[in-house]
Amino acid sequence: MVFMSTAPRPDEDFTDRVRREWAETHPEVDTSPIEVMGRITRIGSQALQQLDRALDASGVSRAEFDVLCVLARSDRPLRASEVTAVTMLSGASTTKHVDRLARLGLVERLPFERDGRVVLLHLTESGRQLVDTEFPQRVERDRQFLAGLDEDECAVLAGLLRRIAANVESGLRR
Amino acid sequence: MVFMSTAPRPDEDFTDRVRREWAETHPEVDTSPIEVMGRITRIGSQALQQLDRALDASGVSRAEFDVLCVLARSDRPLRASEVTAVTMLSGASTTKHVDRLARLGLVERLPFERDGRVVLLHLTESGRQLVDTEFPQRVERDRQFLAGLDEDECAVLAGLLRRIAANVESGLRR
DNA sequence: ACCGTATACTTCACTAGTAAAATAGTTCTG
DNA sequence: CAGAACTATTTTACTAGTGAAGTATACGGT
Repeated sequence: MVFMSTAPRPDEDFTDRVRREWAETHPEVDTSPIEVMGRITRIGSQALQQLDRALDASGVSRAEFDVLCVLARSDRPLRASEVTAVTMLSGASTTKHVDRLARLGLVERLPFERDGRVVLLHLTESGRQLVDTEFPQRVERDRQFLAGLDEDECAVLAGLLRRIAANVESGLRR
Repeated sequence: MVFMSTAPRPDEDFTDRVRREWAETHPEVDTSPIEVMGRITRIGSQALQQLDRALDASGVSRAEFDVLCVLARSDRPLRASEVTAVTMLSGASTTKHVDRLARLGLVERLPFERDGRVVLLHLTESGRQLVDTEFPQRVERDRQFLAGLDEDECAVLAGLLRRIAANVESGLRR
């Protein structure tokens, strides 16, 4: 049995509902930022969750796929720390992901002759093949999420998001 | 030593760089959806990470705080399953979070007399107080992320995001 | 009333990610 | 050129989240 919390409100989306509930119980708080930020975090989480499901046929996790993608779009082998800087995960995670990807034969660790502490990572041929087949599909799924938005609308959206991204990235320092 | 992967490109943001690298190595893939979806997932992850840090003084994790918020904006006690439906986490997680929140005296479990399987959850007075002080601060941080965008721009943005959210939510079914 | 099926929550065993310690290599300074 | 200070990666010990099994309760058909 599905328990209905309220009467059906057909045109209300998840974020509208959250804001309405806050308005009803906490009318003194101006929750307007949720209109944008709530939708961004909701869309982000759902999109990543769907990507997880799409990837599980490929045999690598989303985090591992991200590592492969970073390497695939680089024109040279990268240091482990360069991969870490891009993925938003810890260095310890990078080590684990590379362990597994190396066991699968998708990446290789190379020594860096100028500095013995450094590990250089590069894709093997089958790593490259995996990205070449999975990445275009990933972009296609992203394109589906934008269905119904024309090019101009996407450009406006990207421009506004770029400004928010700049605010958010600057908040990371310190 | 910080290793510079490329010459500095001052006006390029994270997403621009990703797209440029794909364009250089995989020119046959049209990566335009990344312009929007890449920024959404990046902003989402960073905003959540910053929220985590802001919350650690409060003694509850972000996931636990989400549970408190769901209860705080409801006008009645909720079933565990209703909380689960909103948080995007598993039922097992809800049990764990409620265990800890109950140990902290922030929520209480009540029996539901019409159905013995159900657990009703409601905030204690100190749970309510925690939300009343933390939630407005959370909204303020979200507002900072929107700094520099005027009301019209936010409205346009929210409208476009609403359409993407609808696409993404419909992809969840099945 | 009884039994099979369904449901709501919890427990268990496992995986992913992390911070901090450990390891190994480099650089700086006298 | 020793050794102190620093840096890059790995290991370790831990926490958060999960799917699946377990438990208790409800319901539907006979």
